Amino acid sequence: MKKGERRKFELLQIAYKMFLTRGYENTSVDEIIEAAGIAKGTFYYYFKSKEQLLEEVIGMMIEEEEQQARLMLHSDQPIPQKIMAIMAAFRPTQDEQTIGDALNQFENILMHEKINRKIIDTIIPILAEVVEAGVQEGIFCCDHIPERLRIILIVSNGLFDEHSHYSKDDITVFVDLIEKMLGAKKGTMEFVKELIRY
Amino acid sequence: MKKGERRKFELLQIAYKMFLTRGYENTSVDEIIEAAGIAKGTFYYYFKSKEQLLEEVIGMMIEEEEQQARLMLHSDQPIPQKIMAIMAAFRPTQDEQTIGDALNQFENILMHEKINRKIIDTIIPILAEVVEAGVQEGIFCCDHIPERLRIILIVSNGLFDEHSHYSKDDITVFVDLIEKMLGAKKGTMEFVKELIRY
DNA sequence: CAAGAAAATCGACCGAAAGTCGAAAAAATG
DNA sequence: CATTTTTTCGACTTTCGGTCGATTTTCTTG
Repeated sequence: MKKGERRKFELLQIAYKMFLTRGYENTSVDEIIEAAGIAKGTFYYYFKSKEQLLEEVIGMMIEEEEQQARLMLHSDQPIPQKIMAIMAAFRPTQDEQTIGDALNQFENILMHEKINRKIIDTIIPILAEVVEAGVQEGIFCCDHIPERLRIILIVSNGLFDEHSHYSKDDITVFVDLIEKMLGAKKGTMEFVKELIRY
Repeated sequence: MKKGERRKFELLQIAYKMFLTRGYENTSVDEIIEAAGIAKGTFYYYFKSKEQLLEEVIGMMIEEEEQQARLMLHSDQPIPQKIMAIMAAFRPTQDEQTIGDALNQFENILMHEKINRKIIDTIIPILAEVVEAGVQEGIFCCDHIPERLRIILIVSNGLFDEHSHYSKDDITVFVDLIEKMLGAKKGTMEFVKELIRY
């Protein structure tokens, strides 16, 4: 009862690393069990399929990031900066993708898409709180906050996903999008341009 | 020299239908060759891989849709309607997806993503012409037209993709997005709400 | 038209990968 | 200690994309 939990966690860790560096499609169950030093049957004792493993890996991943993001709710940054900080908390850190994603462009789409969707659903309620506060303060002016956030996040993922080269103009328009969608004064989000390297 | 062309076209047609109804991942090469009544080797004489077949199927598909879309450039509709008509030309028609996509939600992601990206790249220059004209006429007011269009299209795909349930509010905000991004007067795109069933 | 070249077709075979299963070992239980 | 439950094992199966050398069909041309 205790040992099983540990084993499963260990498998999640190993898979997490391998999925991130080599991609989901390019990592076979055989490789995972070899890395873990266990037999095929043991793996399928803990996960009913490779895809369920992916699901759980993503769940674990996002849970961590969500905690990071929620910490920022109570930081003392200005609201616009807070929003971007929360969004950044859900972006893979530098070292986590370097080698992997560059190569695994299209093979990793399933994983990417699953992550993106889950991130969006997780992050919206958090950001909504902040935007709500921004509306109170008069920085923003808008209704339908969750729907507006969803749009911003979809664009953020679609535009700045790896293996997608974006230009300075893309960033300019992205900033404009945020301001317009949230009803902020022009320039409110200007600082974002410094955040994104292109 | 002639026969080969016909065979290849026939394979493209068969694959097109099967990919659409059963999904790319759920259609095996064996099933395709069985439907076509040919041997494995013959298939690989025409396509170097299953993925290349997909690529060509998508290419064929979008080429047709592009022609449809370009026809509308010279129609006499008002500019806002023209924009939506062009966008609609690139959406799968009703009967093409019914059964298939409902089931193949996640398995078809690769195909979907490839289609979406190709559609966006194909459609932007066409729409840009129309928006440009709209700016001349004073209906719209914006710079960076291609970048703005890309954002609108990313949202359109991300929001209204199959297996994604959207609400009335989503549509409201989507309309607002288009108006704001293109610098149109409020209400210019109101008619879109009647176009999208939710 | 005959004969050789080129194009098209065939299908057995291969290797990789996900997933199954019954049996055995290890751990918990009482 | 006996028995029940949990965990582990690994050979085996199936599916699938892809290869390859042999064979047939079609085209070319002297």
